[in-house]
Amino acid sequence: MTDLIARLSAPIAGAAAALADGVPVDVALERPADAEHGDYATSVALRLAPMLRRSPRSIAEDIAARISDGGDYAGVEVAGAGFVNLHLSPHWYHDAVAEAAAAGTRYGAGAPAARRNILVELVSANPTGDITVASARNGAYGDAVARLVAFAGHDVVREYYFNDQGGQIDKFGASVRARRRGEEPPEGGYPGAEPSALATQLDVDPDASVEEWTAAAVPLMFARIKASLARLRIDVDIWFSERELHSSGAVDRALARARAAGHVYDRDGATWLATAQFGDDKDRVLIKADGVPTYFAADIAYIEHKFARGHDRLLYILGADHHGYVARLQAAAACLGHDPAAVEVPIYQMVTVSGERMGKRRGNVVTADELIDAIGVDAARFFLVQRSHDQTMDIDLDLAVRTERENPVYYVQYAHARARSILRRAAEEGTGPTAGGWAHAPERQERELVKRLVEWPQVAREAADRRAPHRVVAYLSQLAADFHVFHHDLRVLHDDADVRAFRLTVTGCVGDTIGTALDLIGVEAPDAM
RNA sequence: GCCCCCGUAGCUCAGUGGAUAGAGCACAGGUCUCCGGAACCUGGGGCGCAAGUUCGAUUCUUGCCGGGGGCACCA
Repeated sequence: MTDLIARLSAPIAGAAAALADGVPVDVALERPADAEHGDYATSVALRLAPMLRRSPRSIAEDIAARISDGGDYAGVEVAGAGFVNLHLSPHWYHDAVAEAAAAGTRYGAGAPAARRNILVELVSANPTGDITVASARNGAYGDAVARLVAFAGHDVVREYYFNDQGGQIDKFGASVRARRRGEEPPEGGYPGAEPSALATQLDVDPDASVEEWTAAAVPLMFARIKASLARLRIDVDIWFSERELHSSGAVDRALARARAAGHVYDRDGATWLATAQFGDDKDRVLIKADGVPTYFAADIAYIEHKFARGHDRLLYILGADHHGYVARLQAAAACLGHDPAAVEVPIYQMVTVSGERMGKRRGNVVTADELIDAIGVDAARFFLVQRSHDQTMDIDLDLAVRTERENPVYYVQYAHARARSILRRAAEEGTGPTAGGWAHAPERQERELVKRLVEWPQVAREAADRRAPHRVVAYLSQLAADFHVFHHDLRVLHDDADVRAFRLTVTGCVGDTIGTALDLIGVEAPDAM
């Protein structure tokens, strides 16, 4: 695929390099806020000035004079402190549209030189309750990141790690049994709605042991969790049990490996991993003095297991309350002889409910299902990733329901439906998008829209690289807005066949790109609303 | 005390070195003979404070102020 931006910057880079005695110069093109400043502009002359010890203005003029016109430029001018402003010819716009049209729904997809095998661990909530909106944020964010890196050309697996044995799980089983007996959950148990719901569905003797109740309750709880994730359109590839790490001997093997590397020692009756030398705050206990392995022991076994499966990049999607784990996970990887940078932990900030921290004890837990019931899956997924993961998020269900129609997801979906509608109508009249060969000189609204389309490959790439799906959301809003203006001001189904063909092709590209981008955040792109 | 995130318009937020800082909501007022009005247009208003780096800082560095989250031989 030709990069239409690179095609514009290459001649400038060539001219700049010639002035700089052959030193390669990185030319970044930006879209000026002011239309008077051209279609694209570059400040390369300003950045070159200190090195060349000349005024930016004269450098810009030299660059402008040396650019060989390949037919893309309708005008090159020097302005301001030394900006080089480019005005583009219809030729460039035609090629840009032809490029996007040829790629279709694969427009913006990547083919990286270094293809990675990425494991995205997401949600990983233990089966002691329904998926909350906090876990929904984890899942929506993690799944969007997974889709983005896959679109960028990498291999990706989504994995859910859980612990289905131990004290917490037993308390859950005991809570279910208590509900069945018409009693209150035990101290430290689970007072929420889930144990009651499960109690009525299970055919287990009320006098049976807690172990029996737990064994029966956990699969049912998982069924609820899987159903919620399915509603959220999150496809988990692998469900990984912590218990398996212990029973398979993986914990012992990982410990032995770290010990062989000289990073394990005994102190105060416990077994420690020397993580502090690799950036952790302090060393961590693997085997407690009572002989029981810690959760962290399973963690290092799990890291080893993931690498052993061939993944070269491990993503842990964790909430801000787990940020303290980052250093120890990376240090653990180092202790096992792996590159700590291969362990990557994108942290999303906390989710509050009507301004308050969510908690079972507070009794203000909002589940993913409640959110979906209130506003629908599309609005929910859009909402959960529209803000940066570095931003805290508040959920107010009443407000969400009241303002449901204002969710920007509909603005974007409407643009998609509108584009499809126009294409349907054109098809009925026997016309449609074409591959190229247009003569039409695009109007301002068309140029803005095409330039927006040209941004998409870079937006998709950066969103994937930075694990930042909210950039896709921001882009979608802009693309939809540009398309609505284009549609409002200009007639797509124009009488002139050439104009019509060009605009229909652009409309097709917009529809495909909106569809692709929405899919990356797990939102459907309807043909009609 | 140490670590992470945030502070941009009345509200919720985009914007990781460029020219006059954007969007949605809210508020005020406009646009329909026409491809989908869930649309479009106009208006008011903003980078927490202070130094530093730079030709240029909302963006990078440091300090301070304010808010949130962490600092287990818990899971």
